[in-house]
Amino acid sequence: MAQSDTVTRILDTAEVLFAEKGFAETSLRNITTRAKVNLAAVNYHFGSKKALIQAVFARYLDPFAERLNHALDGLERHYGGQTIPLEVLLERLAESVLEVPAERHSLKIFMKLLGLAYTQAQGHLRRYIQAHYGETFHRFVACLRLATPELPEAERFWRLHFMLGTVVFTLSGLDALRDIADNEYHEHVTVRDLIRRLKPVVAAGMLAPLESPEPAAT
Amino acid sequence: MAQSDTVTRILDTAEVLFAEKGFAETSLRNITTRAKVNLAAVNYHFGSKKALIQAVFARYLDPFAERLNHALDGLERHYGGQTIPLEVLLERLAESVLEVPAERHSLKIFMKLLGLAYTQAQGHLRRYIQAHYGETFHRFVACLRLATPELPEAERFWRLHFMLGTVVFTLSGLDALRDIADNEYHEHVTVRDLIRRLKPVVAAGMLAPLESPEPAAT
Amino acid sequence: MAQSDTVTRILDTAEVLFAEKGFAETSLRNITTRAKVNLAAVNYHFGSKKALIQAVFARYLDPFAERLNHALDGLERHYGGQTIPLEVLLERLAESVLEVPAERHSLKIFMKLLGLAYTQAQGHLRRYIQAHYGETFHRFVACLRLATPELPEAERFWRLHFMLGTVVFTLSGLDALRDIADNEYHEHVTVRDLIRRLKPVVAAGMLAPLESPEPAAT
Amino acid sequence: MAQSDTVTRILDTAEVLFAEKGFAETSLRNITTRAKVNLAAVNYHFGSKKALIQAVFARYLDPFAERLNHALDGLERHYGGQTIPLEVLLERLAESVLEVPAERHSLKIFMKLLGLAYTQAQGHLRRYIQAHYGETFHRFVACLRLATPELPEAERFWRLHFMLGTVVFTLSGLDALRDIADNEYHEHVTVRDLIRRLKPVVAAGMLAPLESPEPAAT
DNA sequence: GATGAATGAGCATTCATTCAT
DNA sequence: GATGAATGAATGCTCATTCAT
Repeated sequence: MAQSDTVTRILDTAEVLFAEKGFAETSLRNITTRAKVNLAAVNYHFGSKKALIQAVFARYLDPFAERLNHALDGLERHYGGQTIPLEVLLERLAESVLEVPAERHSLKIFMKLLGLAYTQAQGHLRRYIQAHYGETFHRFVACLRLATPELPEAERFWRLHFMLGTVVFTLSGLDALRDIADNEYHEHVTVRDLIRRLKPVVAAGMLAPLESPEPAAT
Repeated sequence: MAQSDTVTRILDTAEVLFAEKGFAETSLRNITTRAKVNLAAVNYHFGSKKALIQAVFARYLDPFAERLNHALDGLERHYGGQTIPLEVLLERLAESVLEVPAERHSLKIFMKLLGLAYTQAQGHLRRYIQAHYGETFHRFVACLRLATPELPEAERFWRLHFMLGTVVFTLSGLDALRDIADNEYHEHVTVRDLIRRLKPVVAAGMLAPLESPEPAAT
Repeated sequence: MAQSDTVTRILDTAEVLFAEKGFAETSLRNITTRAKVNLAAVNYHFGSKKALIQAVFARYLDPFAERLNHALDGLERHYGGQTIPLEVLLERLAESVLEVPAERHSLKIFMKLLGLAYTQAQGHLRRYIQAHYGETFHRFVACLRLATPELPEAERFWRLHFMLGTVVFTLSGLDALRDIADNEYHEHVTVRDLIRRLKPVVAAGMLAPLESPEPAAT
Repeated sequence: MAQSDTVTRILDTAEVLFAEKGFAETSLRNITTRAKVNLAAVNYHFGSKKALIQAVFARYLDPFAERLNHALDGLERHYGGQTIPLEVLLERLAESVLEVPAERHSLKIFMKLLGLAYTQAQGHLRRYIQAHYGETFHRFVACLRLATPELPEAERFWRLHFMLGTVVFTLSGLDALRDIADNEYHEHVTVRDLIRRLKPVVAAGMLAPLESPEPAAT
């Protein structure tokens, strides 16, 4: 329990600081000082800063991938090989995202980390994520393909990433936006509110009519 | 001319390196070595690294804001106070974005910088952008308000940022995605292709039906 | 037996790594990792890194000193107080050196360690060796004195160390030299070959005419 | 002069500490503290610890190689293509060694550094020395070949390194030996004394009779 | 107007050692 | 008898910045 405590304290502190400032701007000294842990403890328990970053992600992505897989199992059982409707698929994805931090961690941090994974991943992290969670991702894409049969293959690819952008970008930059919304509209939103707001937008984006081939003129 | 050359070389090099690696990961030594310029030149000409970052942004955002203002001038003249249709508004926005780098710089870099502004902005940059380009942004939002009268104020705010996320996220992470698209669909897309693809998705997202107030259940 | 096994594994690994990389460049982590032994085991069994270094030397030097003493016993019995010829003395010395690793360890490592003792000994090791093997060394020097009566006392001292240099330096740097010899002369030498080659050179060096007192001019 | 001063102070301090303790045991902090110079100055002026080590060697070996080349030029002119006698060759070599530190630095340190080059060279230094001084070395070996025509090629190679061992080993470990000699024989030797003593031993070693092919038995 | 030299603070990492269990 | 966890000190190195010239 003593060992686990140090490891946990490092991970808890690291995820907060990474989410706040990014990887490069967060030094191991930052982490260990705030975690009240010896500086060398990170290297002792994780081996390197890179490995610590991966461990921080794993603590979120492992349960998330497991939940998503489990959800897809349930859906496939329920729909018996038949196409799962897009709304249901997105609904279950959102649920899986929401469930993970519900247990122990912060959804906001989870989202910030996802944002970092896209914008600051220095290769090692991209490879790690691809290697560990690529299979689950592809399984989800396969379901999505059935749910959007009218989309050309390439178009679906792009729209999926458009929508990923929508979600990750919004949720990872949440704090600043929430402040503005608080001030200007006196409306305090929670992450769950936002996810509810995101759903119709994401669905509409996925199912938008195909663009006309010629670029529009003035 | 010699001084101006040094300043230009620094800016040209800095924007490339910032776009490639982010702010923290790009050292002044990186920049000055590659620009074949004295290490002290950045501090001499710009004062600090922060000021250099702002200068890099200004070189893109100044002409962009000017063009967007000019485009809105033209639209307002043309529509004589009447509502500018959403598609036209988005079309002109896209045109303004595309025109800026057409002159001299790279669109890809412009997009990466925009992405960085959102994900790595350390306060000083956020403040700088808000102070210098906030007015133009609010002018655009005002037009958008007219074009989407059915949206509640807060919902418009959120959807605007959803769509900003879609665009910035996609275009700033373009390289990696393009590689995958190249490999999997043998389809080489240009930034202009992507913008064509983005248009209907963004429009559909903005105009998606409002979500039902109660959260969906399993 | 389990403990003894750990001790032996540490010593076996340490001597190889010390010989390869020197003392400072070989960390206890290096040793314990390669020996598949707990990191704390060195400090547990030996007390400190210094004590480990001494133990590594003792495992070679104890049997060597014993053999040399035994050889000198035999020679003194045989020559009955009469002078032992230089060649015989050197021959027996070489034999004693060769016999030690014949039992269990590597001659190459023995030589490398001797080289390290001279070039990297940090005081503690020099003192250890002097304290434990000084007597044997002086006994050998006494025999040498009888065998080279024509040499002034100081000259003998220096020539002995000249010759020690010849042997230790050559044998401890053997690998690099052997590689060159392999490449340039297609002649693969063994340590025993080298010792055969060294003998006449060492004898000639010891018995070289005294230098003329004035330095040679151009 | 101010810059040159820092560089010189670093080199002066580094060579002393390297000679005293070796490369690994001498930290950049050791050097910069004693040189009263900023810690970062080493990396600023030399780039890395490895480059500093090479610079320390270059400051001795550059003038040495130049002098040796010059000496060989003179000998070749004087002997007009005829064989240079071994004694003359060794004499000139010794002179070249002695002249270098006579100017500015310490012969003792030069010798210690040579010893380190053999026993602690970590690859980068070996390569550096080979690349920069290999030609001069081979020129000397060519002269030596003419001076010892009766030696088989391989035997000359080995004897050259035997004698190198004799000299480098003795002179680089000089301090400890000199202390003993002082105590036991009340004879205080200088490096020049030792070189005079070394000459006949080295010559005798090079010209020793070839060993009998069969190994001697007990 | 521009630069080479220098600097203090900070970086990730590795070290031998200790200690509770 | 042995070990996993932990630690304080030190390592080489990079950083943005300053300053005399």
